[in-house]
Order: sequence, then C-alpha cells, then structure tokens
Amino acid sequence: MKRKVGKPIGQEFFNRPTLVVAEELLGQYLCRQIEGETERHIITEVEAYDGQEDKACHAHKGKTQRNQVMFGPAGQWYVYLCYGMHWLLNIVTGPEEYPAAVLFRGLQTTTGPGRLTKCLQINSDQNEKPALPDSGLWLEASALNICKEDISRTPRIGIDYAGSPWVEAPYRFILKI
DNA sequence: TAAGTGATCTCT
DNA sequence: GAGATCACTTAA
Repeated sequence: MKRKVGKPIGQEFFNRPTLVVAEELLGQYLCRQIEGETERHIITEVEAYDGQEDKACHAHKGKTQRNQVMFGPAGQWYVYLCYGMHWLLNIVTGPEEYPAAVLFRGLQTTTGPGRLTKCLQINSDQNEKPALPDSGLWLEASALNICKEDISRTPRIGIDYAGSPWVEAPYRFILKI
C-alpha cells in the first residue's frame, strides 16, 4: 500500500487483515502530541490479535463493554488496564463487526507495552478515539524501507492460557535494529 | 521469582 | 455481590 512520508496514516491502512497491518506498522512513526509538543517514535514491536477465533484475543468470547471498540471501524484506539497498573495500547483493524487489533509492544525509545503507554502518557482518555492528529495520538509513515529480513516473528507473550494453535502462532513482529 | 494492583468477567 | 483472572513491571 502507498504511504506518503510524514502524512498521517489513515483508516484505509488499518481496514485490512490484522497480520498485514501489524507487519507494515514496523518502522513507522507513533506520534504523540502533549501540551503542544509533538513526539515521534519508531515502532519496533507489535502483536496481532485476529478475530473471534483467536483465543488470545480479548473478543474471542464475544462483545463486551470493554472490547466493543474492537468490533467497530478500523483506525480507533483500544486502550485497557492490565494487571491493575498498566495501560496497553492497541489499534483496531479490519472491517466492522470483525474484532481484531494490533498491540503496540515496543518503540525504539521504550521496551514493553506498559512502559510504552507510561512514556507517552496514554490512558483510558484515548480509548475509542480515532487515530488522527486531532486526538493527539496518531501514526505517520516514515522514510524507512523495511525488508522481510529486518523482521523477526515469534509467538505472542503472556497468552499461555490460549492453547494450541494460538499459543505458538507467530503473531508477534519485531524490527531488528 | 514473586508480589503489587484494580478493572473486568463469571458465577452465585 | 464475591472470587478468579489478567496481552506487565520492578525489585530482589
């Protein structure tokens, strides 16, 4: 898909298969505006959560108040509290009524999904908002040219309960830098 | 390696 | 309403 460097990434980018979106997000910018200052961080690690069939996906038991945003249109943030202290940031992908999202696990400047949101001052205020500059949190295409050789794929973290084949599914994407 | 932490979900 | 669970981090 064509992306213009320095332009916000729009909904059409996210309204595609979750695994494709996850892989292509590597190397792009996650942008955050705080008190008038804009920060840009290269995305280095993401995980895909793909639909109701995926037992590791929050939506696998159906729609609830928490996960309903995943059933909505692509390109909106899904932010939730994990282990009572960490906000985790996801972007909704795929068509409406297909619950899927990509979890942001790491940036060039931070490691770990909980520290990422702490660093960018992300909390439930961003939940269900569109990923556009108006919301203060959005994505931009970078000038980096990512090759297949630059990407590692591994199973996802912290989802041992999901069982086979979801435990071992290589839905985690890491940029080797 | 284990504890901290609290929203969410499932079962009464 | 109560109890279990949980896409993590930190300090030891």
